[in-house]
Amino acid sequence: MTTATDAATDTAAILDGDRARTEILDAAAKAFMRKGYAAASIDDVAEVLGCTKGRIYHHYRSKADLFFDVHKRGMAMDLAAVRGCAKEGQAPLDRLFDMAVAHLLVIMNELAYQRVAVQGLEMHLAGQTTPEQRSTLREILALRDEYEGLFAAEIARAVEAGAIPAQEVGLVVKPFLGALNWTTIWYRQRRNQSQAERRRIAEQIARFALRGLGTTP
Amino acid sequence: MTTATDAATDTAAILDGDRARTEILDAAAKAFMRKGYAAASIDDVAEVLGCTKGRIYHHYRSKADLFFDVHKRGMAMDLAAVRGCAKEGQAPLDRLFDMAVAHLLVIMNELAYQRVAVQGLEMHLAGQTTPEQRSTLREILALRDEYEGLFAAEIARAVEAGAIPAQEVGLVVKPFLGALNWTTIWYRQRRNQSQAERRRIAEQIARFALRGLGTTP
DNA sequence: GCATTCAACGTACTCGGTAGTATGTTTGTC
DNA sequence: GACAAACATACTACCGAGTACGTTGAATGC
Repeated sequence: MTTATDAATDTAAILDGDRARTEILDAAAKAFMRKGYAAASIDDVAEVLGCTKGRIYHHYRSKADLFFDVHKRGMAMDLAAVRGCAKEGQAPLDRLFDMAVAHLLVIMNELAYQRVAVQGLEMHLAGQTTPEQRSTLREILALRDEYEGLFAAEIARAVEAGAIPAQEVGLVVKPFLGALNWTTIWYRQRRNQSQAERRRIAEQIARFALRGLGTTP
Repeated sequence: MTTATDAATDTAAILDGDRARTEILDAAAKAFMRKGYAAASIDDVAEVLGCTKGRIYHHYRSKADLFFDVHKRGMAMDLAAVRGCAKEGQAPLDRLFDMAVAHLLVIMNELAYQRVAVQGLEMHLAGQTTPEQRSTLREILALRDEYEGLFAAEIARAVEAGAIPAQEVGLVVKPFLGALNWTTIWYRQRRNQSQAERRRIAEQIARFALRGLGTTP
């Protein structure tokens, strides 16, 4: 099929291509975080990168596609972190705590992506003409529902285990995630803030959320 | 100074003016909620109103001023509701619960204004040229801090009263308000949803927030 | 070694949309 | 009947998304 050198150059090309796209995504996330998606221009993103629009439009067909990729990358970070922290034979409440802390650390460490991901999706559904873009939006919404489902399922297990009082899982998961996600609104990244300090903040917020469910510490 | 008729026409003019402005604000809140501030055009607002830009620019000098007024009106609703529900000789936790429920009911009943108020303020600080507008933004930020302070102060009183464990008030007030404000993100107004039903939802969320502080029900 | 080719950009442009304005037009009021 | 508030209409000026095309450097083939 392909020689060893072919494969090597191929993977190298792919990695380079991904790296180029990732750099663009990082810049886009920063620009979108500062001004918001609609107000930020492609030239703003290019200015963050220190280049011109040509580079961006060489890798992305439209501004909307760029936004979608930032959004999907942000959610992928969440899903990876929350799924990755699950351990075998863990009690539901312990697992919920770990999931919440993991989510909060991603928010604090990748604030730009997470802020963009929180920016309204539904509002963008209105002005989208291409069916392809509408399809992508539904896909992202599905990812979001799946993510919420991860927490909802764990809350349900905690109820079944009798660790917390019976309650409407579909309703309490909203303020639960709200307490976590609100961090994207007020939190400011500070240089020379250690990971330990961020973890301390994350654990306090996670404990608030766990107690909200009715845990008795 | 002025005759009685003068005063009467003056107040009538003011009331009419306020009513006209309020109608514009209502339409602007809806338009901004759907598309976001930057993406919504003045013509969109006019279309909601069933008129043309002329009417809007007759009452507001710029789009930014319109946004500011929507924002201020939204926060005024919050402040009025939260301050209005305070009763004499109430325990801190009871008062906190009532405040939370009042806030949530305002969110659900005036979703458009509250969604606009949650839309980022800081991002708009960037592109503002007029010093007057920057001044207005600082004013709104001060209002927001004052509002958060109302809840923070009550939480501090609850700590002093020994009703909840000692904790960093400045930190826990964030997830507390986050659990409440997140309602602006997920909640959808449904017709034929009674006030009683909304209150039931509000009380569940408020209870979540109260338990998050460490209350033992 | 040299021409070819193509990816990865930069440059210069078009064109539609939108904030804001300038100017009528109507309606009530004194 | 003058006058002004409360709009509508018609326009301008500009910004920004997207495009067409030029440029460069580096791999490729012979």
